[in-house]
This record gives sequence, structure tokens and C-alpha cells, in this order.
Amino acid sequence: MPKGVTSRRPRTRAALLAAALEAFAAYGFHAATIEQVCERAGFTRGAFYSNFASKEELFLALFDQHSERVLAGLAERIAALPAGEVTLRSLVAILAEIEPAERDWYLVTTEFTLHAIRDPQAAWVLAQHDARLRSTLAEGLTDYLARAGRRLTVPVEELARLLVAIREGGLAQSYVEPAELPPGQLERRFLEPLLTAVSAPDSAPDSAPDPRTDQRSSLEVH
Amino acid sequence: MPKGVTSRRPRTRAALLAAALEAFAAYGFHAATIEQVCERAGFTRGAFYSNFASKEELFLALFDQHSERVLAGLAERIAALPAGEVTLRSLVAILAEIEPAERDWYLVTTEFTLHAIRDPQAAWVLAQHDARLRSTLAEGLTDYLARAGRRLTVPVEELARLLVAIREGGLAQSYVEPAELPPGQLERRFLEPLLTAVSAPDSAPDSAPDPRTDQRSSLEVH
DNA sequence: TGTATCCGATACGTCGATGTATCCGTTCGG
DNA sequence: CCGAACGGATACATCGACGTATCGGATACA
Repeated sequence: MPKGVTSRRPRTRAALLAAALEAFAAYGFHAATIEQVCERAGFTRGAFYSNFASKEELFLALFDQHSERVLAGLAERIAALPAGEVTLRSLVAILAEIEPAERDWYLVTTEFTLHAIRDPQAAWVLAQHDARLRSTLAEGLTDYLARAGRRLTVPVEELARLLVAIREGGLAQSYVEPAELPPGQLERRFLEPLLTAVSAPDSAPDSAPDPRTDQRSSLEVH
Repeated sequence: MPKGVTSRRPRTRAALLAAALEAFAAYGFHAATIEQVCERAGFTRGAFYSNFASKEELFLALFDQHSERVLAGLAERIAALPAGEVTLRSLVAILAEIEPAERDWYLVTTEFTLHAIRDPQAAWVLAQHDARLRSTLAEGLTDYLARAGRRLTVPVEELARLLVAIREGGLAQSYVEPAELPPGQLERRFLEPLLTAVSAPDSAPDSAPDPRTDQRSSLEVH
């Protein structure tokens, strides 16, 4: 006689989470009803309340799941790069890469961001996730640039924030007008000149600037 | 005996619009109820239904009102700049300027953006507004850079999109973690090197590049 | 100042989403 | 393969938001 959870419970949970992503992406968190989520998953609301206390709890579970995957995915792509010297262009290619499934997640996480702006508790959760993401990103960035023979002239944490901002802000425009701005287009156009502008050749120490970086170094931010 | 609208009607309408901004910013469009809007405005739902057919219509009226103000404000700040030569820094200062009231509008317009991603009709409305905004911005940009003695090496339309992306993406982070990233910080840090990187001195035609831009021109995007 | 029109207030009916209590099929250890 | 615990289905009670029909006060023109 079953003492703990049975095998079907995690399957039900997973189905509800997957259905929740679809429903939230399609209608938004507030507009989507628990009934709609259950319908997509092939269950009734009874199953839902057996697994989650509320729509909020479902959402947080979904966000947690996504957070782990995003971090794992980024770390993986960073690790997948060949050792030795690399070009800026290969770094840009990674950062400009946006999967089709990203759209649903964009809709859901952006709505969560709006919620976080209003609710300190949600803000804390989101900030934790974003900090981990930026940390991974920052590590990859410095590593890459070093391998490309360059060194940052701005705080890497702020650069990571800028890259996230460009990605999020760009995706918003891309999803509103897919024909006008393909996802990743801003990254492909601007990241290479940008990264060049905020870094300097490693061989040129601050004390003896390379003449070719002279103009740019006069523009560094204080 | 009154034949057309009386004087109190536009006042009621304005009060409802102002209250709607507050309520939508505080709770979100879906979570906010018509009742809450009316309460803030000091009216009952009877007044609401006498002025608007639905919450959607109220929202669109609010968006329209805001659109006009944003465009007027941007054009005004552009026009307010002194004639003659200017520095990149003064341009950056304008772009980094973010008023406190922006927060409420950010919450409302971002929610509308999410709606637009799902609804083609809303997408069209939003795209129209954004296009006008970018157009104004692009005009100001080329004008400024010319006055600063520089010329863009990328399409100005795409640069305008990038600036909007940085602003929106940056505001998201700023509002989630106000203590970590003051509004406008990304612009202040990165816009000057960025604008320098995507432009070249006007005196240096493409056919005979200035040695100092040599390195950068090899990084231009195709 | 009177009165016709306007417009916001009030009261009510309706509907859909939520949450819970309970039932019954399913799972799995003995 | 039996039975007890598990877990999803069903049915119901509740509640809040919406929209409308109607009333009464405010407005503005004669």
C-alpha cells in the first residue's frame, strides 16, 4: 500500500507545468484561468488543487524550473566553446542566438518582471535569478575577451546588465514586429563594435595606451 | 437646456484617465478592476460606463494620450538644444534622462507590449507609435551627430531601435532593483562609447579612412 | 429662473472563476 | 491478488466583477 507519492504524481505535475507555460504565454498570467491550464494538461481542477495551492504557486514552480534550465543552457554554451584563442565574432554569435521557444518564456518572464516591480518579495526572487545569470555571463565574457586578447575598460557587471537589457528590449521589439526586427538582430549589428569600444587590447596597459585606442580611451566613462 | 456635452464631462473623463493610469500601474491592467479606477477618480461605475464602453477602450484612450505626450516631450527636448556645435555628452545626457513619473508609464506600456505580442491589432497600434518615436529620435540623432562632427556607420533606424531597447531593458532592471541600477545608468555608461563606435568623424570619408578609425572600421557590421 | 437635456449614482441580475468537500478509480507493498 | 493509502474527478457553495436599467441631481440655454 502506497506510503509516499506514487509514480503518476510527478507526471501530472510536469503536465500541469507544461500546460501552464502554454496558457500563460497565450493569455497572460492573470487572464489565464486554472481551468484553462488543466484543460490543456488533460486534467480537471481537482488534479490542480491536489498539486498546487494556487495559481501563484504554480507560477513560481514554473519560474524555478525555467531558471535552472536557462542557467544550465548558458553555462553549457559557454563551456561548449573551443579552448584556445577565439574571435569576438564567435562570442557575438552565442549572444545573438535566440531559440523559437524563447517567445513563450519571454512573455511569461516579462510579466513576472512587471509583477516583481510591484512586489518586493517577487523582486527578490527575480533579482536572485538575474544575479546568477549575470554572474555566469560575466565570467564567460571576461574569459572570452581574455582569449580574444582583450580586456574590459568598464565593470563587467554593468556590461552584463547592458547585454541583458539589449536582449530583453530587443526581443520586445522583435516579437511585436517580427518582420521588421528578427530576434538577435540588434546583437548581431551592435555587439561587436560595442564590445570593441568597451575593451582594449590586452597588450596595451593603462600606463602606456596604444595610439590606436587613444581616441576611445578619452571617451571612457567615469 | 444642454444640447451637446456639458463642461463636467471632459473633467470626468480626465479624472478617470488619470485614475486609470494609477490603478493600472499599481495592480496591472487585468488585475485592476473598473471599480478601483472609479474609486480613485471619485466616481462610481455608472460614470465609467457613461464615458467608456469597456476597460479596453479606457486603456486605448490612455495609451493615445500618453503617445502624444511622449512624442511632444521628445521633440521638445530635441528642439531645446542650442544651435551650433554640440558634444556627444550632451546628447547622452538627454537620452539618459528619466523622470520619476516614467515608472507608472513603464508598467502600463510594457503590459501593453505584452498584449501587442499576442494581438495583431494591438501590435499595429503599438508599432505605429514606436515608429513615430524612432523617427523623431533618428532625426535628432543624425542632426546631433552632424553637429558634433560625426557621421553614422550603421543604419540610423536600427540604432534608434537599439537605444529604445537599452532604455526599456534598462528600466526593467532599474525598477526591479532600484538600489543596484539607477534609471539611466546604462545610458550614461555606454552610450558615449557606443555612439562613438558606430560613427566616424565627418572629415574622414569612407574612401580615405582616418588611421584612428582604422581598427574600428574593420569591425563594422555587414 | 425655469425647464429640457445631460450625466453620474444607485440597484439589480448575471456569469464565470475560485476553493473545498467528498467520492471513486489507481497504485503498489505485502 | 488483496487492501490500504494515494490522487484525480465530481459536485457544490461562494464571491466578486461586469453590464444594464432606471432614477435624480446638475447643467445651460431661453
